[in-house]
Amino acid sequence: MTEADIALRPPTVGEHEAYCAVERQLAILLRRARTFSAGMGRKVHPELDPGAYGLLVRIDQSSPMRSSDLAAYLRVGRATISRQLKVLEELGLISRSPDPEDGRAHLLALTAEGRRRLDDARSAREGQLRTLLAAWPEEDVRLLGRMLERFNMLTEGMHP
Amino acid sequence: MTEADIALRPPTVGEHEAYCAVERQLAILLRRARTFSAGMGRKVHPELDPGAYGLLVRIDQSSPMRSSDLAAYLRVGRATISRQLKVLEELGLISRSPDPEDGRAHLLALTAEGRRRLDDARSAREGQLRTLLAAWPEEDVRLLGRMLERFNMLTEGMHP
DNA sequence: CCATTTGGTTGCCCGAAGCAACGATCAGAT
DNA sequence: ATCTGATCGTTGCTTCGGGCAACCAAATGG
Repeated sequence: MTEADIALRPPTVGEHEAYCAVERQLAILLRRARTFSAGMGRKVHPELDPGAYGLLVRIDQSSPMRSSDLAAYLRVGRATISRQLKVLEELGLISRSPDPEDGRAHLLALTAEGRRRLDDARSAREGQLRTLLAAWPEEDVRLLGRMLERFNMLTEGMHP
Repeated sequence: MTEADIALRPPTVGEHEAYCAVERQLAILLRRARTFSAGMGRKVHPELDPGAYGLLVRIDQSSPMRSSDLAAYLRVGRATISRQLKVLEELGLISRSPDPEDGRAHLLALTAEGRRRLDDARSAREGQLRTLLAAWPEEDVRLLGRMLERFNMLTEGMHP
């Protein structure tokens, strides 16, 4: 039975409850997403706007990369990425050098300053997360991380 | 040791990795949140804008309620809620009746049409989720739901 | 009876994202 | 070798969600 078939087969009662719970909790989380990530970002570095953080993380772990790869990874248009990268370059956090193998593309990389700011932001966010998750045993924190990672992987192969 | 103390105590290497993983995956999910929830919402009911769904869910499970409660629950200002509720009322999905116990407040409730649309949207979203999670055993789906619920509960007690 | 607080609405602004159009470049077919 | 189509990135325009501040109406407390 293929995955598509599984999706078409009518759900059992237990499955229905399980999916419904995920759907409900995901709706809450995504609805609060703006406020939440704004709150994480604002306290960290005022000049580093909340959205920029996600870009720096990805550039850090996959540089050198092109901006269209970044757009695909974050599921947003190239226009959005282009504008945000311009700001980051003006702040001196990233560098855009022409791709030697493709005259159209630019290669992105963190500058030394960019890496420093990213590390600062990351540890500050980790601190906020530690405060939030203070009551959880380490094993549960690890489990949450794994489940989120698995879920995020599911949305990897989507191209709008 | 209080929770605040735990948050202040320097993390062990294992804790650091665990928090770092959550932080990274959460950043990805929140960065994709707009596109993702837009994708969930667009296919469901074109006239029912993505943001409205979260409101209807909450009104459904806690009606009758006041709009400021809704704002607090979703961590957004009363202004935002007010505007979105106006649209929902014009579409005939909710009713705003004056609170008999407080002349300033309005009580929110789903209309019959609102409930019908909500059920449609919910089952459509559940279907999309089933497609996405088709490869997961039911037990993992259930676990994801529980972990998200626990995480969301942590952010309950926050009022900006 | 007046002052302060609270619930809700509206005006104005901002940031993020999509769409469309454009210039530049690459790649494949003739 | 050139022409055609596809791709990379940028910019202008628009939309939408949300915050802030001002405001009104109603409640609460002295």
